[in-house]
Amino acid sequence: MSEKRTVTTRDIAEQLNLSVSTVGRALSQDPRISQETRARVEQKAGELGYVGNLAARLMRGAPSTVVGLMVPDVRNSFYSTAAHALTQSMGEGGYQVMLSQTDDDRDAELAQLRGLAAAQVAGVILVPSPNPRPEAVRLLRDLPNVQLLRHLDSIGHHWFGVDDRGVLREATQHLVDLGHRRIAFIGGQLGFSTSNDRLSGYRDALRGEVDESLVVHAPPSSVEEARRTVGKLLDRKDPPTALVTASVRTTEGVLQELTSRGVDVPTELSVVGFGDESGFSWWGPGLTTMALPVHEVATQCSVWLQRRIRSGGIKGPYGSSSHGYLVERGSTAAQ
Amino acid sequence: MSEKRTVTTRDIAEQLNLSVSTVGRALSQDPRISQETRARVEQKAGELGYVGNLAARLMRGAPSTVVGLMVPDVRNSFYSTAAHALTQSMGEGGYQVMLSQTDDDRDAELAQLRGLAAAQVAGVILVPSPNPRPEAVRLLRDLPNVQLLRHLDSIGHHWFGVDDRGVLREATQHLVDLGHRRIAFIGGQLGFSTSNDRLSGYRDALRGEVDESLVVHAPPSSVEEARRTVGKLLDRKDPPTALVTASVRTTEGVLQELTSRGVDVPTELSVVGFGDESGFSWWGPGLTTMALPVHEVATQCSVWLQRRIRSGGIKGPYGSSSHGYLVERGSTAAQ
DNA sequence: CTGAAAGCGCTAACAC
DNA sequence: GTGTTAGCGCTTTCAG
Repeated sequence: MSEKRTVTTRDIAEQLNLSVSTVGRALSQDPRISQETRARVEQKAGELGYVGNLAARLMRGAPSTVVGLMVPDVRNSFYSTAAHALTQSMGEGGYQVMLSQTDDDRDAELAQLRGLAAAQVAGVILVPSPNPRPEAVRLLRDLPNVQLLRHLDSIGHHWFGVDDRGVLREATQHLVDLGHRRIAFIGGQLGFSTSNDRLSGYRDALRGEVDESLVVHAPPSSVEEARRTVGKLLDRKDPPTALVTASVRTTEGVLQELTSRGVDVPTELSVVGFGDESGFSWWGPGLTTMALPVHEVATQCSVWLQRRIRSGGIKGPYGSSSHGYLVERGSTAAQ
Repeated sequence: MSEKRTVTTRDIAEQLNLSVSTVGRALSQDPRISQETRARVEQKAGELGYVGNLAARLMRGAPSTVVGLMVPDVRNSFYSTAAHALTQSMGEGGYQVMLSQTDDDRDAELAQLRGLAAAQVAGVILVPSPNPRPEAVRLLRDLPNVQLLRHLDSIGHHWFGVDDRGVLREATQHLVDLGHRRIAFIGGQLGFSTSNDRLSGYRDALRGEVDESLVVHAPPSSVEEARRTVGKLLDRKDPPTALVTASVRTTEGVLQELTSRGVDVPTELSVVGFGDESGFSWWGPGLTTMALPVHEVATQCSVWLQRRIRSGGIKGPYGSSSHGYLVERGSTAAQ
């Protein structure tokens, strides 16, 4: 860690008695430079450990090679999967990914966004918080961006996500097909575009025959709260015979509570989860759940943004919603 | 997404009939600027959506505000936890985190590192691949860096991780205390500093009474391979009565295999896992496992690097190893 | 084929 | 209190 001054084209030029411009051209494979000179320059560059200076290139108007990724919390498997796919795909396109976490807090979101804008990122992929600051929205207007999973019209109409409504329709339908009628819906925090869509899917499957007292929402990202919520539901004198969850965190909370109460699944209660964490298959009789193609969605998103950045064009609105699919394991049974 | 040219100090200056330097000073709270001018400048800046240009500042010699984080794969809960803590902690210190994934491939590692160096990052936190390219090591010599979890002397002596040896000693000791003697060790890929330490901890607890045929290693990150490996172990005519795992992925593979074989845990076999993924508590009777303070380690690491960057000093070697602790659930029983 | 010079946006000397 | 100037490292005219 000798912390030397970084080596510049000028260092190379001086040592070789050349001009900086020649060195620069040699390094950028300019055809006008003789083979020999180029070789000498490359040799010297390797020797000195020349790595270039992106900041300087940026200032010269070169396109930025970094894109921002804003997610609520990378520990959530949803977002870590997305981060993985994006970093991968972006890396293949020569981009670097700047990771920001918002915790779904609009002020944190704004602060991060300022940072990304100041860093001159080429674009931003974001999972928007429920209610972004107006300034955040303004900043996004000047940055190529795509929304991931969640979607806010105020930000734009470029979005890649899953068909949340269809996912919950399918989950609920599965229970209906098994003969269940008293099916509880445990959603995540209200206010996200996704929450509403998921609830709609649930209603779709039930065709209006919804007992509103069975529809509950757990507060944001709190496993504890999800546990309390499901507890209350089960303590009713007319408890539901089945249950669908509408977020990963909520699902985790529900599983914990059911385990600690020793509820007999699926005999006593059928359960369909949301998302497919590695642990879900181990839980009790194996959790029947809706698997979501997060990896694919993220990759599509990345590819689209790269094209968008390169073409520079303001192509019309574009969104893509991918479908989830039911993974049947042991947590559901006929009523 | 109007994609306008970004607004500069000069734009502000022109609109206000000031010089760029006045604007610059006003924006940086220079005391020499009159209240009134400052107010006008700030007003205009807000109006135009001025965000500054980090690249330009960087070129002027300002310290970089981005640090690189290099991990094998963010989907692994180990690394997503670390990424979370680091982004958080770095953010508080005003740093941004550039995320790179190496997949434990030395060439990917080198490529990413070149990118980070070119981006003039202020420092790098990395989980080194088993055998980095010499050029990668050279690049790291000129960058303030810390190693996370794994440790390679060739890179340096700044390291934050867990006491791997102690962790496996404790895991194994727990089984010994329960009366087990035929305890199998299923490690991850060899070649990592961590793998060796973990194996040493296992040997420690067994005080030399090790049946080498019970020591096996599963290839890198392959859940499938781990499954096959544990399968062979159980098919012996003198199978082990207990088993410790020495990596998160390996643990996942083992759990899957035990489930699909219907092995009766802990009656037939006692198991102690490695790491504490959310799903581990749901598995079968609940997995007894070694929990690791990854969040704390990562935070310490981040704080240390920030201090190191700011002080600029080449303080002597520094490492810190945090302790894991046993979480007793249902997967272990007396022999 | 190679060199000299200008300029990207910002800040820090150095004026006035 | 404010303006002028120079220069960070790089690319890109414009000259040889």
